[in-house]
This record gives sequence, C-alpha cells and structure tokens, in this order.
Amino acid sequence: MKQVFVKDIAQHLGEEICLKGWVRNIRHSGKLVFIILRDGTGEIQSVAFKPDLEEETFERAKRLTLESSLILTGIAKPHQKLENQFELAISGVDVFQLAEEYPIGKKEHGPDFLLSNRHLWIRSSKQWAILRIRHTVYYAICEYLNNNSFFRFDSPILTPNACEGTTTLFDLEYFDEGKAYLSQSGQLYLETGIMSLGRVYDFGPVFRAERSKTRKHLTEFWMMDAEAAWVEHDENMQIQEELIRLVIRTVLDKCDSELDILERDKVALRAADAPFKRMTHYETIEYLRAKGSEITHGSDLGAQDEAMLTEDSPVPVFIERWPKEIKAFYMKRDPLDPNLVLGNDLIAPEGFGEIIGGSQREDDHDLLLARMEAEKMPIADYQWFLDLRKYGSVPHSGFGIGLERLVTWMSGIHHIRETIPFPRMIYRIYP
RNA sequence: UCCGGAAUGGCUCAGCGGUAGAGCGGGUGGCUGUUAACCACUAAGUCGGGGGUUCGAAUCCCUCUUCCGGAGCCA
Repeated sequence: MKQVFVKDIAQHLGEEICLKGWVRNIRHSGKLVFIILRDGTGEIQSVAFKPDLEEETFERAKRLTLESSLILTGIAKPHQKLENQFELAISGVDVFQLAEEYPIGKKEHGPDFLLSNRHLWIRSSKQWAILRIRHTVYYAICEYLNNNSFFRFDSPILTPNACEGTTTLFDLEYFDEGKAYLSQSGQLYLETGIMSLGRVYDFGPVFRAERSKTRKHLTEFWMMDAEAAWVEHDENMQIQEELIRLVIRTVLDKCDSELDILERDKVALRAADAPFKRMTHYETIEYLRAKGSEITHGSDLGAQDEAMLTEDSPVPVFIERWPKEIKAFYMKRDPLDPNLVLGNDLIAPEGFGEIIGGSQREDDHDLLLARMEAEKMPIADYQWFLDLRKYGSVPHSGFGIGLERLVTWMSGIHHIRETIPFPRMIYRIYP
C-alpha cells in the first residue's frame, strides 16, 4: 500500500492508508491504545480499538515504546474530539524496530543533557519547528537574491590569512605551505566576484575562535555574504531591508504552525514588516544617553544598549555612519565626515540584537592602502585585494547576515544554540 | 580571559547540621476516548572528586573538575 504523509491526510479521508514514522507518545486505556505518530511532515493520533483488531495486533500496539519505528495501516478519519484534526483508525501495526528506553522523557530536561543528546533532541516538536523555520529562512534569503540578479559565488573556507584581521581564527597545518585558517567571512573573496558577475553572494559555514560564552554566539555558524557592484551606501541598506522583510513575510506565510508550536508572538513579527528606522551612530549614542545609558561617543554598543535601542521600536533599526576606529579597514570613508565610514549594522527588535553588518567598500587604491598600513596589516598577503582597486575599480557595497541570529529572531527563542542542527560552542563539540 | 551561579536515583528538582525525598521515566497490574492521560503497587542514590571543621556533613569551610548564565569580541 502506498505511503501517505501526515501533512496530506485531509485528502485521504475514508480511505485505507499507510503511514510510516515514529511513536511520539503512547497512551493506553484498557481496550484502547492511542499512538501519536510522527513522520517528519507532521503528527497524528492513531487509535487501536481492541474489539476491531486481532488479539496479536492489539498487543503489538499496546507494547510499543517511545520512538519505535513502524508502519501503521488504517482508515483516515476526522478526530472524534478535536475540530480540524484527523486521526487514524488502526487496522494494522507493522513494527520495524521496537525502540529501547528513550532517554528524552516527556517532562523537562536541562540544557546540558539535551545538548549531549542533540542527535535525539532534534526529534522533539520545538526543535522540529525551529529546523523548519531555518529551512524557510534559508530559502527566502536565496529567493530574494536570485530574484535580484545576485549569483552564487562560493568563497573558500580554507584561507591563507585573516580576512578582517580582528577576531581569533582556528588554524591548521596546510601541507608545506605553513598555517591555513578557517574562514571567518567570505567577504573579501566575494568582492572579486562582482567584477565578473556584477552581484554575488555566498552562503556557508564560517568560524570564530573567540571564547564567547553568550546566547548569541556559536564558534561555527552559517553566514550569507552579498556583494554588489555600483551599489552605494543607501541602496545597500535598501537591499538589506527588502531582503529581511521578504524573510519575515515568508516565515509568517509558510511557518504558521511552527510559530504556534514555539509560541512566537506573531503580531510583533508582523509589525516588523514595515519601513525600518535609520539612525546615524552619533544619533544612536545621543538617543541611548538620553535613555540613561553610560555609552560614550565613538564607542560600540553593548548588549544592553542594543536591547534599549529597539525596546520602543517595532521595526529593526539601522545604525549607519560609524566612527572609523571601531569598524573594519575596508569600509569607505564618509564623504561628509572623514572620521566616519559608510558602514551599517541592523539591529533586530524585541531584544534580539545585531543580525546584519554591512558597508560600502573603499574603492580608492591609495586610501585603502593607507588604511591597511595604518592598521599594520601584511600588505603582501592582500595584494590580490588591492588589485581590485587597480583594474576597473567601482563603487560597491555588501553585507553579511548571520543565519542563526535571524532564525533565533524569527523563532522568538532565547538561545542561538537551538537554531543549528549541531551547535559548536566553546565547551561543546559532541555530538 | 574576567565576574556570578550550579553539581542529590536514568531525567527535572526539593532537602541546607541529626536515619536520603518527590514528580517524570522503568517494571507489574487496572481502565472504551486519552491529550506531558489517570489509578495502585514496585525497583533504583559512595548526594561531582579530594581535604578539613564537628559527637555527627548532601548541608559549613578550602581546593579541584565539569557545566550554566553574563561581559568583552562579533553574525
């Protein structure tokens, strides 16, 4: 008999069908057994009623354990008690494997235990919902880019040097060539791609060896970098805004039940799909100081400042025109003020913090070289990057989105570690 | 790296100086509609390691280990 997915059950009412999956939960009540079957696409209650079944079939249903894998046959029906839900009246139970005692119980567990059992934890409904949202966010980002003339251009993961030179990198021995590093960003390589393809993006894992211990950091995470020729600062932010707003709409549209499982405030999420706020770094500091922050001009925002900035704003906030000292060397100087650069951060509302970092890039060879020398960078290692400013330099801009940060915000969850199948953190590499 | 906090049955926790407890999970039995089902019975613990104080330590002190939360860095 042909397998039907739980998500398609409504099209098979009254038919005898076959469902293949796992036992999420089981309850008995004398002559009745309720099996909650999960098949990846959804869950459905399946009912075994003793008088309708052979003794052996009923006993097999009764002896099932949590997470046993099985094939159930039966008639698809409307749920007897709940509206708009369905159930399966079981006629056959074919057990593929009777699972041993399942480590993850029905009551709550601590994060350490769950992370040590991450390979099993991903089966639980909240984790299922988050992983489906991750999938949807990923495709919404790619959809926007593909529809706006960006071409995928994969940056290398093994690199000979530190891209931005700021954060600590993981290193390894690369044959006879000395040390190689795991990329912390594909951005510099991406800048080469625009001279060939015009607009490009990459989407892959990046690595930061910082000993960060917060709910917003992973040592391995997925980043999408986009880069576009002939795009300047304002248009760069416009692209970021359009992209994020498409992600919000897509998640609301495609992941309604997942958001319900996570008890996500959908009203707040919907409210973020409106024109974003734009503030200069200077205005941001003034605003935060007026609200009581101790922050001073010229400094970067702390976690508390980020939360304070958006507590009265339903939409994300761009912070633009930053002091050059606290931003990367490749950012273009602000023509209005040589002490500033045309960089922007995007801060998500509801306290979720920074999700994007972007900037217009310095396109003048001599200014870029001077800046690199001032930061004592090894110029020879970056000759290829400087070459881009010698052979047909153009104004260009780009930005990077942390996929897990965005998924954390969309899902409305507390900790970034639940947004990736296997989180890598300072004290965790297993499983 | 710095500042806090925690470690007690398989899991989540209570107990905080005087004979180790509960809920869940496990086992056995009961129940025709259950929704982390329920009811009864049952097994299960060198109270993270080491040292100290005390007549007596899971409980107080020191130390180590592991983990959690936060800061800095950033996506």
